[in-house]
Amino acid sequence: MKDVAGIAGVSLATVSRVVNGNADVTPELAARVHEAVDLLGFRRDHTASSLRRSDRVSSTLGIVLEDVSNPFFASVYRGVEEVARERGVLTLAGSSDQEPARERALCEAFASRRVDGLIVARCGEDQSYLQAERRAGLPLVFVDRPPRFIDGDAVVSDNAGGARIAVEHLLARGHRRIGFIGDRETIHTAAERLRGYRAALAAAGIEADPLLIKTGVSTSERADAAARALLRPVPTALFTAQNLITIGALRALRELGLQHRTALVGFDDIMLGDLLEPGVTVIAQDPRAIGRRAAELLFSRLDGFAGTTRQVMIATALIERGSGELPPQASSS
Amino acid sequence: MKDVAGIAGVSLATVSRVVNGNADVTPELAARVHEAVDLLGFRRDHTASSLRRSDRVSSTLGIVLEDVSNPFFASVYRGVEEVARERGVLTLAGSSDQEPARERALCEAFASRRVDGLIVARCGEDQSYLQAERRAGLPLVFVDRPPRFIDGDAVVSDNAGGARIAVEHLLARGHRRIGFIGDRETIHTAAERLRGYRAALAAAGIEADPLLIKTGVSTSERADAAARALLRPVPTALFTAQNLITIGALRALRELGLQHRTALVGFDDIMLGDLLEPGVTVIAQDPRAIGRRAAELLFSRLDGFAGTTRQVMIATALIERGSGELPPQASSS
DNA sequence: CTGAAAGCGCTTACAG
DNA sequence: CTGAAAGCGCTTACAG
Repeated sequence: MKDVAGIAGVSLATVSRVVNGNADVTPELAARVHEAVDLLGFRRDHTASSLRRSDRVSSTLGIVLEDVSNPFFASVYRGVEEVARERGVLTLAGSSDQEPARERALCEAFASRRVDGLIVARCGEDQSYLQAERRAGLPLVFVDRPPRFIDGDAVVSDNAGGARIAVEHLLARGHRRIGFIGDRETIHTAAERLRGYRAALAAAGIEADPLLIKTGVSTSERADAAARALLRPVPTALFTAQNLITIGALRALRELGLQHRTALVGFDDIMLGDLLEPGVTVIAQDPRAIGRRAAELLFSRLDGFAGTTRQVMIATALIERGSGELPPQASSS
Repeated sequence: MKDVAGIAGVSLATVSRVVNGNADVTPELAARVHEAVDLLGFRRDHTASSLRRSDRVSSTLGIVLEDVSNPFFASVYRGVEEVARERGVLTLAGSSDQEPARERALCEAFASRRVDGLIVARCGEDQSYLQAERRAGLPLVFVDRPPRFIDGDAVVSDNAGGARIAVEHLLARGHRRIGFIGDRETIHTAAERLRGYRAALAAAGIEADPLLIKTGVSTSERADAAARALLRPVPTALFTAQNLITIGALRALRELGLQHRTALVGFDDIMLGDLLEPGVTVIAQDPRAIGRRAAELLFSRLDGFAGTTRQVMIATALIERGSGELPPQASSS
């Protein structure tokens, strides 16, 4: 910028003014500046600019997800990006890989880069490490799971409600032995879905059989193994509480030749779920909507909203495709 | 930081030294500083720091993808993140949505935030707008498609080779009428795959039938319609040149009841492709490897490598699952 | 309308 | 080992 001023023969202040298009500058001077800018290929340093600017906004958001390549989180990210884009805001994203230490490291790295706000899908059990930033006015929005030991807006799916609907759906078709496969109970969404499962059974007067409940499963490979193990006592139906788990279970059912015998309802929609035989019945979340709402909550804070913390719940939807409508069958083992 | 210095009763310089852990500071002073840091919840402003630092690195990478929620690009992103993470580097990402103007806007926004390097999956026909940054020393790595009108490292899949293998695979099973569905030919990968298709036919002495070639298809919905139209002259096999296109074609085949009659080989692997009936034969790319290699090329430049531009080609692999092994069937219409 | 000067939060020679 | 001072690239009152 100094060089631009030199070539254009004007002061630094004038260059700043025309580059930012604010104050009035004589057309003639402005033209000289533009020429110099083009000549040098000058691009204003956004970081230096926001350092000095009175509003101090970086026009950057930080997002911590479990894994940017998981279709669910990739869609959440997409939703955030869409609304951030409209405001000319860029997004820094990172994957925690379910490691609390990484979640924290990412949040701190984002904070030290002075992002305007943070959207986080937590995995750790304690987000109080964000207390100082929060007090300093950094807007915090949690997605997928509400925060712990800190206050913050949150956008979550109706996990318990959706799970309950899934299980009621199976109960309505006569199933009584319904298996559950989910992630670690320390993960909020996993715990909520298990809660919904138990609630549906309880409401139907059925005691949950511990042998039919398998938790701590987070990859599709482990879900495959878990499903095989679970299928020994031959439940007539399976409720799989997450996309990767559903995929693993589908694989297991197929390898055991049970896909047309054992009913299945999965939480999270999966790509191609409609083309399998039978089609995969799911409780679909709306990850893009989650991302969009989260970004909207964040921007409302940036726009000055100072009310108390809001918790938005995004509805889930049952999509019947066949696997969840299979009737209970007598055990074959 | 000024406040920290005040509370600790030391100079700004000393605070800077202990916060960065560089120079030697008396343990006693260091302790006082740490205390003050904890007390105030101080976190060094990374942007101000890198503004003044001699090396000027921001420890940030910019990545422009076609769509962060497309599984292919999400995996590329993941690969980049993995190697960036090892170096403590954060990633800014954005979706161009196949709009050249957005591609450019994202690159420029990243550049003005002084990222240490740029990884871009271009969609536009001209990246010369990056010339000034390149001259200024900004490392540029292109993924998925090589750059146009500018020099830069590139990491791409063997698109033509993979497509050729796909079509040869079908030819070997006796297919002579093989349909092609792909994206706009202005998209490099789409053009390359069409080239591989033509090359395989030519090598087999078969003239390409324009009626069997459908380009300009970019969503699975449009691919569904394209596949239906294409299936009128009843090709015995289909080569679908991209993941979303494969999905649309699978849907069309199924709705027409042709999934066991018309062979199909898709470019890009798709989730659950192994669980469909028949399983979906694909030419699989390795998007994570693309992302990793791209980041490695970028960091090698940051580490001082100054050689000429490198072009890395990532191999593709044919995965036989059934759909590509169906023999040609007589027309039923 | 334009420029000289102060300063954003930090780092880094330079003295001491 | 520690501090005073200059300065990174920019913006913004303040004069003129």
